[in-house]
Amino acid sequence: MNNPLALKNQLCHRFYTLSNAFNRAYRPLLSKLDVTYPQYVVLLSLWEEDAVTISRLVEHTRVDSGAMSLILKKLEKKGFITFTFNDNDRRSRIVTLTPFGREKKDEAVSIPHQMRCNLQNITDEEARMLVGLLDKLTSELDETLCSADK
Amino acid sequence: MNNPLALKNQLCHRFYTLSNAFNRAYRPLLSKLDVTYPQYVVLLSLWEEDAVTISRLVEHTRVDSGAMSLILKKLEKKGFITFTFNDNDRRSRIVTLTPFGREKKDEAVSIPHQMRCNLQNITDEEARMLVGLLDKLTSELDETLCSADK
DNA sequence: TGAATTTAGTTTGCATGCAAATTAAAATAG
DNA sequence: CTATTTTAATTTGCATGCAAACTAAATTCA
Repeated sequence: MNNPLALKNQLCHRFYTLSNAFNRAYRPLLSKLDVTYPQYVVLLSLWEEDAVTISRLVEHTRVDSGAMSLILKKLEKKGFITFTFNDNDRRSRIVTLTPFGREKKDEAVSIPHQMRCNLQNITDEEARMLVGLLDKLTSELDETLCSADK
Repeated sequence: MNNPLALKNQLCHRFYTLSNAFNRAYRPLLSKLDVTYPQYVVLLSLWEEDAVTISRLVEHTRVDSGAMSLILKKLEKKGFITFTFNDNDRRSRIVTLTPFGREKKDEAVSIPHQMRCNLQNITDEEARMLVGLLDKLTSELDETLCSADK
């Protein structure tokens, strides 16, 4: 760690690189579904919990709310979702999967396994450890960003 | 792991989230330098190795080459770098830090430490383990993406 | 050596990520 | 109950990330 500014010593640069690499690796797997990675994340969320408000989707997926507006429009245009008025709160709208959107879940089921196959040399133990460290890092950064708001 | 499609079981979603979180966390630290994170990465590379070709910068920083064109234009406009003709190969150009660009390194030196302070609860041991796992993951994904080219 | 191919960079079009401004509706304060 | 504030979403402007098309120069090949 002689040089703290060296690229190879930047944790953040690894995340930058890896996030982009994952995005590229998912692209061919998602092309059959005709969705981008963020659109896929929104679908994953809806397949878990359907008929939710947009803010709930933003919270669960952690997709930027501004981007979410555009992403939902595209998913609507592609026939995955529809919007419903929320009578309890007329500011918000409810997002619901269409039958088509629900069916597509079957096509998506194999995607996580395919991606895992790309990472043969990573053991399950390593993956578990990684997940633990990443979640710890996330909560640390969340605190930082949250306290910076004030 | 009942539901392989659940968001909480997606390794990639953690990278998506963390990469964005790092980006947000760096923003206030980089505002004094008046650069974005990718621009900062390019500067980090040049502070290590100056007077290089653009393709060398692309290789070292892993910034997309298309994006690199725009990023370098902005760094030039801000006075950090200049371009020089490469007599050995007139297709390429050499990127060189200006005196101003070199001086800015002094201002940047404290940034890694400031960022590390945001992650108090991560031990050095955990950080080392994380780096090891991330690098392993990167080489795995690189192989995947590389072989997919063929 | 002249043609085909490869390489270094740039440009273009599309999809975010993000901050900031904006709008409409709900919640609160007084 | 009315004014202020907060909340849910959308819109806008800027900066990438990325694939694909394109240009110019260097290389390879026949």
